[in-house]
Amino acid sequence: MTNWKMKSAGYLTNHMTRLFFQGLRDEIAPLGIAPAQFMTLLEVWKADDLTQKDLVERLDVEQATMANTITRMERDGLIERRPMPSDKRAKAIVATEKAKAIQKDAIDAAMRVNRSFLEVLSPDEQTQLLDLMRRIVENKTQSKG
Amino acid sequence: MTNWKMKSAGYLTNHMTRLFFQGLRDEIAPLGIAPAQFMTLLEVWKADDLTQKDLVERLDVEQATMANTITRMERDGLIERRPMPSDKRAKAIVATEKAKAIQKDAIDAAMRVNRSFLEVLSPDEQTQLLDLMRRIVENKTQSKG
DNA sequence: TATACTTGAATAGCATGCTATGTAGTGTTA
DNA sequence: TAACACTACATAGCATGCTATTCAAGTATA
Repeated sequence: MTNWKMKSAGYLTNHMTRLFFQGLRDEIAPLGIAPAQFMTLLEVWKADDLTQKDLVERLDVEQATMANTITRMERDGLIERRPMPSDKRAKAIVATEKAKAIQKDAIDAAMRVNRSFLEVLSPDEQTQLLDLMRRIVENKTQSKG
Repeated sequence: MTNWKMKSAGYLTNHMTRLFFQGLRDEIAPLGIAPAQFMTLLEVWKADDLTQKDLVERLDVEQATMANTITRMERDGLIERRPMPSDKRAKAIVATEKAKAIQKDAIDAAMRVNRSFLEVLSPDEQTQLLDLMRRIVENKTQSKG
């Protein structure tokens, strides 16, 4: 691999993400879910009373992106949209039994993929990488608003 | 921001990529190009006799992905597909004058975005981050084939 | 209270990415 | 050389992401 690609944080993080998502996709496809659905489920599994707005904040994606992801998940029987008595505009996103049933397998799969990505680095380096990425994300997220 | 997100290489690299692409998109939109088109142009600017297959190898995306990106770039007048006398299946991807005209501005914009991402880290940390990401990408790329 | 502003979601339209297939043009080999 | 295999692209179909717009429901204010 050449020159600029290896000196560009943008290229590298993009490439890493694509490789990671391919790995994750392969691992969780048998469970009937896709990567973004898994990320969303990680929040939905934790709390059954989140609105779309809550999920948007927690995963830092645009509202329209989340709306579409949720629509696909509802279509696939992973979540339900329940009316919120307190605010008729909002809907509670609730995990179905089907979604709950795959929780352990899905999380195990994701941890496998994560480990297989980091295994080329020493434990100290793994910590270092996560720390550096975290600082960039936090810096950029707050400057974004 | 909470728990698992900050411990997951997958989540962090994905989040970083989205933030990076948003920044890049904002910077180069005025030039009339999108992020993936810019990445492709970086190769096309360097050599005028690349085929789609060459680009697929250099950017490590799927052939179908590149085919679509090239189609949009042709539509937007950034590149041309010229028949290859040596192999009638292949086509040479050639930068148009329009694409050449924006080269400097586009590269400057990308460097600005890269710098603004890394600026929260010390010079040593920047080098460290690129090195760690590079090792993961190389490890995964070769294990992929 | 009626009007105006704000807010939670949905939708339209587009760029990127992937997998799976189809289709020529090239090569190889019986 | 005819049949088979391989290769370079194109296409179809779908998941994710983004921006922009619209709509209905809540909030605030004249």
